[in-house]
Order: sequence, then C-alpha cells, then structure tokens
Amino acid sequence: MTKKPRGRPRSYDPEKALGAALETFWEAGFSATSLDDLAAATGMNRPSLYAAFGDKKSIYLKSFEAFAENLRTALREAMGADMPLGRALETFYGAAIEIYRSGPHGPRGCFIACTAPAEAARDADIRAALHDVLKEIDAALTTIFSRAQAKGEIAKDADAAGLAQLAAAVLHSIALRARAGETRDGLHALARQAVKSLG
Amino acid sequence: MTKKPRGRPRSYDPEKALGAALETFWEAGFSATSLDDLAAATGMNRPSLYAAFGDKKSIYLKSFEAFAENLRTALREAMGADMPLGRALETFYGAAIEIYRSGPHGPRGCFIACTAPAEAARDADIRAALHDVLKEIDAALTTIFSRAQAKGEIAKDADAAGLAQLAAAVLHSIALRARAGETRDGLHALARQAVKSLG
DNA sequence: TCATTTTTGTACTAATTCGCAAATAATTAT
DNA sequence: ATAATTATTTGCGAATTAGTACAAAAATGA
Repeated sequence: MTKKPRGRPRSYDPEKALGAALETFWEAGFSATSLDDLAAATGMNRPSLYAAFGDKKSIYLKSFEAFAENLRTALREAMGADMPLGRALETFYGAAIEIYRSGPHGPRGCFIACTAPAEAARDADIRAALHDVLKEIDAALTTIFSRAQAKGEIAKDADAAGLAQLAAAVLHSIALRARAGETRDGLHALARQAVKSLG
Repeated sequence: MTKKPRGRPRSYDPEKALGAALETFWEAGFSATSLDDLAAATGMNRPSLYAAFGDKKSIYLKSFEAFAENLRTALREAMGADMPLGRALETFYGAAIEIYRSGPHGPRGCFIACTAPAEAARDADIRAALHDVLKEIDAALTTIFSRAQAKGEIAKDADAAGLAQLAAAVLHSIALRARAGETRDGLHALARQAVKSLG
C-alpha cells in the first residue's frame, strides 16, 4: 500500500480522467479539441490538467497509448487461445469492429487510424507514434500467421509477413469505413471476405 | 468564348487557388488549417476567399472533390487500357503510391483517408463525402474484377465485389502507411503482395 | 494549534480565430 | 467622362485559444 500523500488530495481519478480525454480526442480529433473541452470532459480545470498530464499534445499521446493498450488486449485474445487461423482472425476483427462501432454519438472508427493521420504530416512525434503502432500490429499478425504455418494450416512457403500486412490492411480499412458510417453488417462482410481469402 | 465580365477582373486563378488550398489542407488537415493559412497559400485575402469559395468548410469540401477527381484519373488509367487484372492493379497502386509519397515537406499520404476521418465523426457533410468516395472506389474496383472475371482471368464463381473491397482495403492501408512515413519500397511491397494474392 | 505540502479555482495575458463591414481600386457600359 | 459593376484591401469585433500566476482550500506532520 502507498501511504497517504502529504498535501491536498486529488479530487479526480487519473485513470478516469485520461479515459474521458481519450473519448474527447476520439470524437473530435486532436486539433478540434480544446483544453476547455478536455476540462469539461474530465471535470478538471486547466491547471490541474497540466499538472496531471502535461500540455495538450502530451494528453493526446497518453490517450493514444491508452487506446493502443486496448487494441493490444484484443490482439492478445486472438493470439492467446490456441485457435485455428480463421477463428483467430475472426475474433480479432470482431473485437475491432465492436470497438470501432462504439460511441455515445454514433460509431467513431479507430482512434489511431482516424485522428493521428491528420496531425502526422506536420508532427514528428505523432507520426512516430502512429508508425510504431502500425509496425506493432504487423508484427503481432505476423506471429499469428507464422504459428499457423508451423501448425500446417497454411503453405510452408507462404510469406507470413506479407499475409500479415494484408490482414492489417483489412483492419485499417475497417477502421476507416466504420468512421465513414459503414454498417456493422458491411464491416463484418469485409472481415469475412478477408478470413476467406487469408485464413 | 465567354465575353469579358463587367467589373474589376480577378487577380487570381480560381483553379490555382483551389490547388493551393488543397495542398494546405492536405498537409495540416481541416481543423489545424486557418483561413489565414489558406489566404497565405493562395495569395488571396480572406474576403476574396469567401467570395470565391465560401466558408472554410466549403473550401475544404471543394478541395476534397478536386483530390477525388485526381484519384479518379488514376483509376481510369488502370481501367481504361485493356490490361490483365494484375497489371491493372499494379498500375493503380503505383499511381496511388506516387501521389501519396509526394509533397514538399515529405510524404502526405491520402488527402481523403488522412484528413477527412478526423472530422467525420462530428461533421455529417464530411462523413457523407468520405462515405461516397469509399463506395465509389469499391464500385470502380468491382468493375475491374468483374471484367477480369468475364475474361476468364479469375474463377467464374469468385465474388468480384468482395475482392474489390479487399483491393480497396490495401489502398486504404497504403494511404495510411504513407502518411506514417513508410518507405516507397515498403509500400510497393504491400502492393505486390496484394496483386499476388488478388490478381 | 500551526507550519508544510499539494491540489484546486480564479483570473489573467497574449495570440489567434472566423467572419464581416466599409472604403478603395480596376474594369466595362453608356 | 461618368455611371455601374465587380474585386481587393484594410481593419474591425467578438469569441476562442493555450498556457500561466497567484491566492484559497484541504490535507498531513509536529
């Protein structure tokens, strides 16, 4: 247990606050979100926001990382259990679609794929964060395909990394289409098509 | 020929100005681009911008449409000549990669896929524009696959629309990866992989 | 009780934002 | 020449922005 700290206690829960900030950025993107928006969403005031999470970009990057962690959880579910390749991909896409279609004011697509790109051309930090996550997804999917290959589910001479990139491409597309308002059925149809073609 | 209009002549070329606005939005996205940025890029001042193109969102949507027209041109090239399916896809992806890797300050990815999503959750007009373009790309690629099917290049019972969605997904991924700083070689590798798998 | 520490709330600044109003300039029509 | 028309320029105004300074509040330690 951590003993009680010395001064006035926080009146907010840092994790909840970061969650609220994440929701706000997810909805409006980085540039269209003001510190006042974040303050309203978190119930904190601006000075407290600064003290807790740093400036606007820091808050965004911390939200970004929190979202990435959620995605990792979904990926681990698909990789963890020892499913056949097709089932693993289905599970993964299904989890992604649930996340992407969620939202209090309608579907929001992917936090990462839908809010980072707008900033990535001019902001090297956000571009690097985006690049890293894309590579991480590629790597995780490569592991899934390599394992399927070892189990003989796909050809011995198949290009696991190449197939993983195609599988990731479908994820990127689902992320984008969800934000554009594609129906849940439409997204699942694309996922099914991918599983049929790759799994 | 149109006879000379009555009043003071324009001191700008509307097409060039819209092109400059497009470049600006492409780089920074909608929300991070100010009217002053647009004025500086076009050489016009704000009142002239309003008179010529309307408010900020109108300028954005007009830029969006201009970019979509460029994409259509690339698509028509891939569809126009009577190429085998693999060549058509290669041509299309190659043209896209050239566009996505271009830019005065480094690669910018796709105007549509990288700037519209950030606004799409809250702005129904931009969401609709994005949705329409995605459907249009799907439809165009479906035509390519259907034609290949008619020529016997792919199986009679293949799902042309489904394959087209996968091909579009690869385009979306290339658009995103380019903005994240993926190398030209990396993008071409993904395109090759897609052609191998779909064509 | 009273000093110390930490967070919160208020208020401020300096800059930027969008959009418009009014005056000025450049051209054609008569 | 002069009127009519259209575009440009200047500059306003009200609102929003990111970030900070400083005092008040709420807790602990002695």
